[in-house]
Amino acid sequence: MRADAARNRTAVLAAADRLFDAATDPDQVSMDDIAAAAGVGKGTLFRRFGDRMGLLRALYAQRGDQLRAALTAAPPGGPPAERALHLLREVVRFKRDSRVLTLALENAGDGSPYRTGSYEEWHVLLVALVTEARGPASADYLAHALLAAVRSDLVEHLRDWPDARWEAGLATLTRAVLDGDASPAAAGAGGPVRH
Amino acid sequence: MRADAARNRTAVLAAADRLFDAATDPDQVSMDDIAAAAGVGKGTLFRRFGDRMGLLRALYAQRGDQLRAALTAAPPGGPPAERALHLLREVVRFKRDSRVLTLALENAGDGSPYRTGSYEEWHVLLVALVTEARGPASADYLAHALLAAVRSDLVEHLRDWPDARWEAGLATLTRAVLDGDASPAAAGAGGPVRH
DNA sequence: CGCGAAACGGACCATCAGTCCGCTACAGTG
DNA sequence: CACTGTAGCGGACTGATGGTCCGTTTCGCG
Repeated sequence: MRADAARNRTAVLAAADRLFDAATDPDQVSMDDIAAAAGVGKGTLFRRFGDRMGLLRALYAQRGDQLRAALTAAPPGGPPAERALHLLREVVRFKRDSRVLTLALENAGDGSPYRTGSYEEWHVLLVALVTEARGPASADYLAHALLAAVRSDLVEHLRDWPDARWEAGLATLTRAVLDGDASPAAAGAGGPVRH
Repeated sequence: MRADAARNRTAVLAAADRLFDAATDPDQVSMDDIAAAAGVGKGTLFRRFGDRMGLLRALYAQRGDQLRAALTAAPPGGPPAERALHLLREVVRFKRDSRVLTLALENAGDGSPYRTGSYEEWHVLLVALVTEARGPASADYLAHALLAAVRSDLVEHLRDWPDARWEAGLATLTRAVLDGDASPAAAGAGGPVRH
């Protein structure tokens, strides 16, 4: 890749990141805005990223690395329910941090949430955990359901909830689904969501 | 309401319904298309419904009546898990029948799914059932999670699943969440989804 | 029948994703 | 360093679409 191209790519991603963070709604940020903020022409932007979705995906890829790091850094271990809970917890945290970006990605109209980001990856992981915990029956659907419970617009809808409430909800749900544990507070290794 | 106004309103709703059913993607159907198909001017359409969302909501209100009928017709009864399962089952059936419309409604970009349709209503109902089954702790979140598990785009994503697979998934999830029942097939009163 | 108001319709506007093409400047070569 | 082919640039342009405006039509009441 030519030097100016690389420089522009970086500038665009930085500008977009900034604009999306500042916005309260994904489509407050137009492609023209991004081009202008990055100090490049619109053509540059589209040649590099193909279309709006492409740009969003590139942005996501960057930020997603942080998430992937957080997920693999603290090595899972422990019973499957705790590992699943850990995953969901990090996903929620990520989506709270990248509000507008994840909203944009999950609402793009086509079958976005499922073709985008690392949905497939997480789903596979959760299917394995569910299977380990309670057998293969409906594991596929249960994994989808768990991921649906951390959909970005639900996170957004409940944005006023304090960490503790999220933690309680996630823990209760995860343990119920994986362990069949109906007790509200199966005082696991969880504790309040770390922040 | 003046006679011509009423007539046009009906025509618009009918045309829109037809177009959305025929489409495979919500935004294949433009407001101009609807106006043209209904044989009215665009102004009429916007004066009556305010904006695109308003029209969608009106459409939904019509179809939603069928769903509400189905839900109140077969009086619940039985343990809370079975009642919740019944609700979710009907919601899925509804969303499969009204694919494009519900997709449009739940993806409108603002906090749609939650301000739209009868989400609030269903949520309240589910909170009550969850509370009855396992107490109030996190009942709020669990109800959201159950509704997230029947999100229209998930239904769309899994559109190839046969009824039986959906039924198994819903039953397993619902019973796990409400009863803390980890056994895959708690052979309840459920049976395959009726069609 | 006559009239005021409600309703109509389609031209019009603003916005935005995405395209096009003449111009620029990077980087390899002699 | 000068030369040159080409990757890359940028911003004017297009097409589509949601939404507005206002002159004209139609309803329905007295």
